[in-house]
Amino acid sequence: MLFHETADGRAVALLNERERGLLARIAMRVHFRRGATIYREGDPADFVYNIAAGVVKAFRTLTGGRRRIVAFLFAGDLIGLAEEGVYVNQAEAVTAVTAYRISLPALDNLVRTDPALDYSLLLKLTHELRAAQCHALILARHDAIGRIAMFIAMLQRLQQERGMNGDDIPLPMSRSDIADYVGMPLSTVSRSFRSLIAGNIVRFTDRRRLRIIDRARFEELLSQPARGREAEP
Amino acid sequence: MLFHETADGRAVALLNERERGLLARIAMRVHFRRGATIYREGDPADFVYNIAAGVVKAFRTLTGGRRRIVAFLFAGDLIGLAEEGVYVNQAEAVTAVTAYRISLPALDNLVRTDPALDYSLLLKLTHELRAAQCHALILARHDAIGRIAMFIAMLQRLQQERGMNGDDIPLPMSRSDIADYVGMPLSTVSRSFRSLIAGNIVRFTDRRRLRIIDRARFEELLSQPARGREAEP
DNA sequence: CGCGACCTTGAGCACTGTCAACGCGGGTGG
DNA sequence: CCACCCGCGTTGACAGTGCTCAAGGTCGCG
Repeated sequence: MLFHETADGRAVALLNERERGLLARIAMRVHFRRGATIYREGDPADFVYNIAAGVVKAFRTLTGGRRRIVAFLFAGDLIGLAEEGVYVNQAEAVTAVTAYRISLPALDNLVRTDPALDYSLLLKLTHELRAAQCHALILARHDAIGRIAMFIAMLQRLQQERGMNGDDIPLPMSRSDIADYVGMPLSTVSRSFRSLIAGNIVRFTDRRRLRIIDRARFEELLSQPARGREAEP
Repeated sequence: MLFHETADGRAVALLNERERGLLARIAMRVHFRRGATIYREGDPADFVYNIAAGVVKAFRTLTGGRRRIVAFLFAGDLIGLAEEGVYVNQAEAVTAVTAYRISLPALDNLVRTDPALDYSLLLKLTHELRAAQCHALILARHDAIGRIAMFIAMLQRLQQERGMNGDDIPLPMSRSDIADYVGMPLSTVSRSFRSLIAGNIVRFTDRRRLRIIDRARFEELLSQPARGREAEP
């Protein structure tokens, strides 16, 4: 069963009583309000955070003030894991967030002695890795609507991995955040959404909540390699 | 020291004698010629491969026959790790490759009982994760030369992480592979290289071996957010 | 020597990035 | 409770880069 992701992927949930107890002893419940910074690029990476509720964005600010969002993280995810002693990017709460803050040296000790704990970290990392590769696939698209469609599909997948099934897909992050994630200007994101709506492919039930109307054409957008023709030699 | 990458990042090299012995018992030396397929998307993920020499590409073929290369892997890297019971992409030898094939169930057993082994896998995964995020940063660039510059910089970084220092940067993969990695058509990759050469920024010493001439302007390309202006408010 | 894969080069057009102005909504203070 | 204000989001116009298509070149290999 190693290297498999379980149905609901919460790391701590995988642990038994004893291990959860150990973790709880070194973990501390912390709270961040919307927009709060959890850690900054360059800070010493002293803590790992296990998100209990809310959404976090991890991003890098590059020369020129432009931001690239590297990942969105949700309940059950760990942030601060793959750092090299110093945080390589900044983490900020997209919504209100509650999390468990875990001292890295303490976790280190635990992990050295406890294979099961280590194992659950492995699962988490493979999960993050797949997410990053998915992100890369999104960015590789050349058409704006295609990127947005893949982004929506990704959110939906995350949604149902979490069990929170339902036709409505929540978009907790701002359009501007979406723009920084899919690598397009805000205006293009806006236009793409409008285009999807105009084509009766999706509909907004709320400003931050959308539903896919025409599943068939939506899937078509996902699989189209680029601004496509489907002709033959 | 947990969550740190050591100077040379070879997983097996991190293990002690006993552990290396254990691994050797379940590993089998295998060889692939240039262009050979190591595994296919959809195959049951029975093995992990530890690359001893050569270069491998991991890619996904999407509808329309287009290919997206997800990662290039080099000596010391592990492939087949982050799969979900079934390989999620295809692996193919870019050069001649020798590798150690490790049965996944056997590795599973070892890992469950041996924290140190598990730990080295953690290191490997964080390494892969950072590589994926770097890939995403490349793809997020909108200018062709910028992507190529970042790609070259990445290869150089890998080069010196491996100790193989020297001004010459080898490009083991075909232009077409580069194109599939950086998400541009082959023609644009070609033009970008030409542009770098015309600007006296890089020079090819060999068809597959290049050198950075003008380091200053090269760095400039790396940091330019996009087709840039550097103006003020 | 000739074929095929890999690479280069050319021309035109469309998509999307840049710039910029406007609308909307929610929060705050009077 | 209302009015203001500011951030977020939408929309428009325009210009440019890189994508599509397509043909020519070069290298290596049989």
